[in-house]
Amino acid sequence: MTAGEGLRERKKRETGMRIWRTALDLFTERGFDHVSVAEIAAAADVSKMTVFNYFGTKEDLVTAPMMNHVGDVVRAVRERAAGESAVDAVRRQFLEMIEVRDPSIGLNDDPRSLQARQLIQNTPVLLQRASLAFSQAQGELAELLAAEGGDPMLAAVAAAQLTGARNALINEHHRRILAGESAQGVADDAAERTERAFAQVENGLGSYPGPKRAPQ
Amino acid sequence: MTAGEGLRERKKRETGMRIWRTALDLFTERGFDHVSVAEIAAAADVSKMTVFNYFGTKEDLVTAPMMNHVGDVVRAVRERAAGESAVDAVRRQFLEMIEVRDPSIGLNDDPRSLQARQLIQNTPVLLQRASLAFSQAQGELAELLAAEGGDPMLAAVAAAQLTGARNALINEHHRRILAGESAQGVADDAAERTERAFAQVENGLGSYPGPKRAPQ
DNA sequence: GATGAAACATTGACTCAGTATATTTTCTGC
DNA sequence: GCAGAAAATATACTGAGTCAATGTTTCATC
Repeated sequence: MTAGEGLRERKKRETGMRIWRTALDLFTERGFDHVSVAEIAAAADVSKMTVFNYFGTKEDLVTAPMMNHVGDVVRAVRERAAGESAVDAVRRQFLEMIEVRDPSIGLNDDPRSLQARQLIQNTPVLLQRASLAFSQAQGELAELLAAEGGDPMLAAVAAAQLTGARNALINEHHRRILAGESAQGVADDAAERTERAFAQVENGLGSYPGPKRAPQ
Repeated sequence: MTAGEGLRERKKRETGMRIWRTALDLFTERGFDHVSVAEIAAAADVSKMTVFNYFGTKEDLVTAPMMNHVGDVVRAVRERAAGESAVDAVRRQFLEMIEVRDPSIGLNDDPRSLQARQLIQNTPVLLQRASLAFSQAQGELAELLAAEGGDPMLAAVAAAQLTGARNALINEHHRRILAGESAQGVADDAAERTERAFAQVENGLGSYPGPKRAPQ
């Protein structure tokens, strides 16, 4: 092994980066559906096959970053302390991520991230892809909880409750940042929101939503 | 309008049925990915275009029946009595569906349904499609709850909790029936399972899953 | 440095899902 | 029967993703 990283690896990262940036710019300019992979390849100065080598599908060009974090929730639960509850583990990890403004929970507003989010919101097939990431995380968590010895069916319910709260929070971040708020502003009251969301999971829905306000 | 149904409508239903059955048989025989739409069309004695007229996509050939029920949960909540909680509404509807052995919650074991389920379990792209149906139902429910006046973010969490419990129950039905149990057997203790699942949503996860049993 | 082997990129041809258009068949109401 | 509507078809196309064969780089070893 050579020192550092190796020229090969560096070039590979650079090519991947170039393809990704090129694609995001073209998508933003003309919309996801109106850009073909062949065009992206040409603009990034590689062959079409190379694009598929780096990103398995056209959708991955936009959603790859978020797919790298599907394992985060399950990791929080797997690595929790002996006496910690599942809710505590997921909530604690999420609060820590807020502290460090983790981009994977939506707490950043750099232009490239905004591009990607806008794109996802405006493109049905990308929204589907995002919901796939959610259900994958949920499935992994359900498996882990079931493996810890509980009823697998209740484990699946628990996984839905936990990932549901987490995803709702992330979506709220995305929504507000796309509405124009600064990442700082969204992060400021994120902890408070987090407590409310997980409290609803920890203490139950009870008679939610209380007396109906708008029957229609 | 002629009496009854009209020859045109009947033929249309029959053609759709024939395409659907043909597709399911071919898929079961050789796997979803190894049957082309052109083959299905030929086997059903129609043109490829006709297949896409009846079923928008190849996936719909398998998942269309389940997509007709994405609105069920949101309907339960929308049409609930004035004082009823959301949990009560969803649980009550589900218990009623158990009573009548509703196929849409997995309580049937006729061969064609088994085929479809097996196919979905064995085909990643169809699993994705199923998870899409889930997230669609969840999104609609979140919207309704938010429209009733609560905090939209908490409404999204509540929707995840409710649909999570419901989906876990349906998956359990599917799992057991695919494992060879009779629909009757699965239905027999379905009500009890339903109570446990929704209790976990109504009363909260608390310190779930209690002391860790299998740390690894 | 030179060299051989693996890894990677490229090319071009291919399959198949899905769309568009124009045409023909098939049913319905009169 | 016949006019008009609705559905089915043939045909041709776009674009995603795959495959096989062939270059081209990179690196490890001599």
